[in-house]
Amino acid sequence: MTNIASNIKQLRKFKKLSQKEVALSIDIAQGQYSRIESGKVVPTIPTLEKIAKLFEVSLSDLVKENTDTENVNVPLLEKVKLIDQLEQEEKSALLKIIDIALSKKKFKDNLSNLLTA
Amino acid sequence: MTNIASNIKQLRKFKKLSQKEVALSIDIAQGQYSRIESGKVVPTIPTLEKIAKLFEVSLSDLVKENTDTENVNVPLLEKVKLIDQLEQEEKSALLKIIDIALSKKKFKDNLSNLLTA
DNA sequence: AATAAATATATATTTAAACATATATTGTTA
DNA sequence: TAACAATATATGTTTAAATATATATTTATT
Repeated sequence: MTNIASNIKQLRKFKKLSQKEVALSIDIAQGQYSRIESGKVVPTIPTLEKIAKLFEVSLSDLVKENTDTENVNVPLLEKVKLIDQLEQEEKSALLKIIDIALSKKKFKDNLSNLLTA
Repeated sequence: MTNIASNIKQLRKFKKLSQKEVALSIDIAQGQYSRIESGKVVPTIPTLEKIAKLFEVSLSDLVKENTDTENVNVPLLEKVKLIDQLEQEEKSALLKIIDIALSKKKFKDNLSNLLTA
């Protein structure tokens, strides 16, 4: 599940705007915006794009889930981040190897799930 | 404008799946999937979420502007979490390979620094 | 070239967000 | 507490994606 609703609510509060103001400037009804923000409806992508533009963020920011940085191996994260700066060829080779290792793990996990089920 | 269409097309190709296979497993009609992938229609978020799940990426990855394929495979943070859960042997092998690539990069960087200094 | 597989297009129906408008509820402050 | 602003809810209509199904067209494969 995504938290589009809470994302845009946070942003709106941060920008100190009322629902009416937001609704007006993206040209939807206040009532409709209320339903979006309270998760009663899932907005369409065009609507989300208008909101993103108004709030000066990317669409992908709006649909992001609050990735918890807690509980993550930070040194490892830093290392993996560095991969991003490698030459394209090396980068994709590395990522491929990583993916192979991970999918092998996934396969194992699935298998043991099946066996214990 | 987002490039949802090209993002999912790239991912599908990368995973070597046909439209029919994708459509079937996310429970939409092949024809509809075709229209999404060719940008004829803008998919709803629930539909995009199903696609994201199948391709093992986040929704936000699908609506991103750039997306160089392999990289998107699993969001970085997830990747790190998963690597951390690998068997010790696989994990350290992976880390060794990463280190080799990174130290090669570091060497190159240092060299070019020396040359331009 | 012929057959099959993959992709694109077509049409009628269904579904849910968006729209328009109004009103009810909650929150704030004079 | 009265008055006002902000948010939530309600209802009928409109719009476009999704569905179901069928068929056409493009792209491989034998």
